[in-house]
Amino acid sequence: MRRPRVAALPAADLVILTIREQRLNVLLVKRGKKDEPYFGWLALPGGFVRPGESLEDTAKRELAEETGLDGGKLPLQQVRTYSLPNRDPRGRIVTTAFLAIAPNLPEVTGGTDASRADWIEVDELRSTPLAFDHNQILSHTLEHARRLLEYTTVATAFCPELFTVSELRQVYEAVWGVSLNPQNFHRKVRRTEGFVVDADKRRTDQPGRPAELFRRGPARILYPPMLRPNQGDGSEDPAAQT
Amino acid sequence: MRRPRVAALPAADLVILTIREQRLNVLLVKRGKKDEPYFGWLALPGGFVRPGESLEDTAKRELAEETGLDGGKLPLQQVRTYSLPNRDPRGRIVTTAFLAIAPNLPEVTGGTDASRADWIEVDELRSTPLAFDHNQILSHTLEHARRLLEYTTVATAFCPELFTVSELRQVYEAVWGVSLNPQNFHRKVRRTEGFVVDADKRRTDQPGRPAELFRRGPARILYPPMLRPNQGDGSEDPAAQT
DNA sequence: TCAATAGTGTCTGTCAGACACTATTTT
DNA sequence: AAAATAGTGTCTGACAGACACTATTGA
Repeated sequence: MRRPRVAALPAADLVILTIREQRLNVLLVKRGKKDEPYFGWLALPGGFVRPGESLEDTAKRELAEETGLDGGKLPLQQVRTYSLPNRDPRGRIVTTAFLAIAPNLPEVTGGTDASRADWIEVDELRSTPLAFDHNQILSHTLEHARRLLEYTTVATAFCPELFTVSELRQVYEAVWGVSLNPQNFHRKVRRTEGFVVDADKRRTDQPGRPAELFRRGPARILYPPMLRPNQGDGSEDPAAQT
Repeated sequence: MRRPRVAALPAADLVILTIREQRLNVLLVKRGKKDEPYFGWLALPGGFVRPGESLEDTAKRELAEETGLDGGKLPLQQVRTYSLPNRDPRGRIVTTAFLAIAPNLPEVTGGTDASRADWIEVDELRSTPLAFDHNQILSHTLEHARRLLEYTTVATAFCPELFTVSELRQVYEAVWGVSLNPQNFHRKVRRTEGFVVDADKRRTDQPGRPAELFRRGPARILYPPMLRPNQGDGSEDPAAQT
């Protein structure tokens, strides 16, 4: 009985998100001449698995190469694997998408090998075609990130070490694309044990009453979760596999 | 500049869950002689990707081979990809886990090619070693399924076409491993629009007042979600990548 | 003093937990 | 009638939405 198999090159693609100017940004690279096909297109950073590496290793290495960030410290989450036979014209390449959440970095762009890396506002990309199936990967991963903000505390990973409740709220507003009531958000965050820890300092570089500064707390799961408004009528499943 | 790459065989493994006797069961196969390594061990059903197939195609094909179910009709969800270089002694095999949720099937076991397929109670497997990294795959996928029951209506996929609220509750109780208050569950289910649709029939094969029968409704997302009791202190992240 | 931002108090509506109660069947 | 299961009503507490109110800074 024949059992045909097929070999593939495993790869990891990264969706690295951050907040800049209160908007959600994603790190994209412009593909160079040596990157045929899709020369000149925008693409997610990523690369092939090397001998001895797991996909997670590859993702960490690419993250370090692109941003200088230590993948061991940032939340780096596997999201989904893309395997359509014709998704890459170079051949059979099966890629796994990883979500990385980064604070606003002082100087990120210009990684070691990508021809150019730049933060792009996610909202600007709704009608911009990306290389390969990266539009789909980005869209799935964004939905994954939105879901994560509901029941985990990863939103704090978008913030610097010390942050205000306002800044944390702006993370939620940017990722979810909604406005949240500042007072209710404040109450929710401070009443959820372990979400944030008072750093006993204040931010004084703004007009208005100085805001207290916090560090991320020990909790990783939010229970009860943050309620994301505006869920539609529930007849669509964002996790559908079609 | 050297860019070493590595080729791998992509594979799909299936975690097929059902409820039997009010307990959560998973379909496992016993590995035969031709299945070295791990001869005689229990393993998740699965197989290699064939030319022209995506991982989803492979999962659907394996599901049909193992259970005779049409993968296009059952919810079949990608969960996570496992890629440690030494996870399979035969070589570099990268496998993607899929979750399938099945109603209690009349005659499931004895697929076409697996030497033997059998439903096993998940609780019995806590101290049973499975082949490869399948214990880990099973544990991740179970947590994924538990999470799905919170915010989607997939629990109805465990039920036959017509089912009672009691049966639906027993799905939640079996998957979550908790007891739920029957009255409150009943109210929650019936008040959530589109979760279930009254079939205008009754179940009469039991002592006690006959229960109304329902079909699954059009909703796919539960908003607000079902609250899973007993979440612990929230300091652990079930989605952690370590 | 005013604008601006941070943070608190409080009312209300929704919903989950608890549980008493009613309803409808078999034995 | 008793046992068994299904389903409803209702009280209570937790919490989200809304928003008035206080607090603390710079201009």
